[in-house]
Amino acid sequence: MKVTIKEVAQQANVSPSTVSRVLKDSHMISQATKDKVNEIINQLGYHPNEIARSLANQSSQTLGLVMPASVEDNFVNPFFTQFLLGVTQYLEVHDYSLLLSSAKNEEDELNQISRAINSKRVDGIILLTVREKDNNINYLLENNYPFVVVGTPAEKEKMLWVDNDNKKAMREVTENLILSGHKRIAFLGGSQKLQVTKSRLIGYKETLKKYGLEVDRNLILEVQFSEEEGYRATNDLLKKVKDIDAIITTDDLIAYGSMRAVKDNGYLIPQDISVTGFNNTILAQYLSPSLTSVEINAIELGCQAAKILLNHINDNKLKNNFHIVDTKLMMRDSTK
Amino acid sequence: MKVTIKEVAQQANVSPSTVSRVLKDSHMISQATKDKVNEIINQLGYHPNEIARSLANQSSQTLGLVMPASVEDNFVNPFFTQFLLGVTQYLEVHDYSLLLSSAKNEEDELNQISRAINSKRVDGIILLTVREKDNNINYLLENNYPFVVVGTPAEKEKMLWVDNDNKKAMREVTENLILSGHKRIAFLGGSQKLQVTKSRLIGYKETLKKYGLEVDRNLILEVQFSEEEGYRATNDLLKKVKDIDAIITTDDLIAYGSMRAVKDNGYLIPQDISVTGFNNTILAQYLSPSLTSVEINAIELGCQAAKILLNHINDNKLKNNFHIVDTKLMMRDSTK
DNA sequence: CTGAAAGCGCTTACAG
DNA sequence: CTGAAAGCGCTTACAG
Repeated sequence: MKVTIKEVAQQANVSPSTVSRVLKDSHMISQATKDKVNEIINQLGYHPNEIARSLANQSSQTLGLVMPASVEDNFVNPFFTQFLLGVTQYLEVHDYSLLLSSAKNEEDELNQISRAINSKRVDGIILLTVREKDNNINYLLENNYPFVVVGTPAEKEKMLWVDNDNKKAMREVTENLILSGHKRIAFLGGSQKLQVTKSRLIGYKETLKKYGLEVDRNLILEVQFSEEEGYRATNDLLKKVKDIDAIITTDDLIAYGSMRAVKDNGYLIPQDISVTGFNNTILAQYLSPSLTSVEINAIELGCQAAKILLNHINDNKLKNNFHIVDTKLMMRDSTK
Repeated sequence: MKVTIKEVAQQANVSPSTVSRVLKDSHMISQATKDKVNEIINQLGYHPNEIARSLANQSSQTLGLVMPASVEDNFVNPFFTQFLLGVTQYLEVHDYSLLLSSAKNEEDELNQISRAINSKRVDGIILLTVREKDNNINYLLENNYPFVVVGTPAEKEKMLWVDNDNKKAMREVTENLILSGHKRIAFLGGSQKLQVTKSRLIGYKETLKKYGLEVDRNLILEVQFSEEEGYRATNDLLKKVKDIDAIITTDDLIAYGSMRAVKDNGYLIPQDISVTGFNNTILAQYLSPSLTSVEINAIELGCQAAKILLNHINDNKLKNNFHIVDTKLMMRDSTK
């Protein structure tokens, strides 16, 4: 029934050591022996017990990933799934597995992480968020445990990370608007404490300057990630400032609220005011007008996160401790 | 650095066997010894190596789940994430883990499954789809390997499964429409070869009959799951049949296309024609009018799938081999 | 109530 | 090029 290395060894008239070496295609085994053993392996349908291997090798060949509590959010969702896809696809090729757990809340994440680590079930951790004062990161750093984060950490040198090219993404959006004639471009971003917002804001400002446009503080707003907030902020803005001809947002949901406010104020999209989103969610293509948005390559992010962590685990001489993934601007009808 | 059961044993002046027994809170150990050992365990920060445990116990305490190729579909996405959440939450409580992999295509799913099984990394498999002639199911059945499927299989008795109460969901939708005065209710469902469509259709027909309404074959259509198909089918329907006052669809995306067609044909929603969706995706709440839809409890499905499989693995005397999860009708503005 | 020993299924340093 | 032996870190039947 259950066939082990011993069985194979017996049938092939060699020792288990030899079978083990055949399995890893060791150069110290003759081709004849390899052939003989491999035949028996196929014949018996033998597959190594990876648990036993892990124990002997002191390596689980597995990475751990904790679903952040925020994953319940519908908009984090697609990103998350795509990211997982990227991770698992990369890992499979490199004969690694992914252990998944979920956190009930922010504090629980640390439990999950330490549980995975302490039980020796994983060789490294993939973190999906970077917080301002991040307990998870501190813990992993203190314990000198291999991990990679998604997002740009404050201390970029001290850890592995992957991120979107947020600056470039916003340069692209802004430049596009400018080149099609927009001059008074508002920016509705998230909290400016967040690295992601900072980067995007830089891209926006840089591009304005590049084209000799004024950076007007009145056009830059901090907004929560919701439709309602997008509406409210845009509504306020349009009442105060009269000559706006484009609104950049950092989320499709904000953009959606923003579009509603634009219409309610009697403007046409995109004739009077263009609006852009971010994340290229399902909403973007089905809104009317359809929403120009920035697509994040979540699969690639997942793939690169896995790659950089695996490289680190298996070499420890990391040439690159980070990787930046390009975004893609999806032009639709909400911009002229 | 790395503390093992041996270390703990030495420090506590007992044998490793005793520490092992303390760990599982065996009744054959004196309280005094337990206290002593537990103190050392805490002091040393000892955590059992789960890999070693797995090997000794011949059980990985892990379930496997393969992301189906279709998960890239934006609309499968949220379901998938929520489902994962349910699974991981249940497993955590029961000290199980989840091993995740992804399939490049339909055939690859079987590879992933057999890889997980053969390597002894998982004690059971969660399947997210049921196909008409399902290789994965056949393989698992043949090898007598524990697994659970999401969806209602053809041979309900031969395996573990969880599903939504599709019949009841459609009864609810249909009844609601009838009670608010609708008499000519169309049904746009997926392929009628699929069990899920069959169940929903039964719920629809039963309810019509219950209220003495005619089941008109002209009002029942098979549609692909896309906005375009929803539009096309509805458009055709409205040209042919003039007195329709409600359209039930089995997906929000179909519903969206349907709504567009209704409007294009000069009808008002919901005054002239009500429209309902299914899956309660993010679209439903942001369409205008907002879409009445059926919410699937994906978290609960995940939880129950994990539960039923774990019960089976640990008892083998399964009382219930399936579990049906209720859906929830979300009333919005697309129905009167 | 506790311990010594064997075993889970591998790997690998050592010896030949 | 190959094998015997020890070890990875646990568990548990057996003996006391």
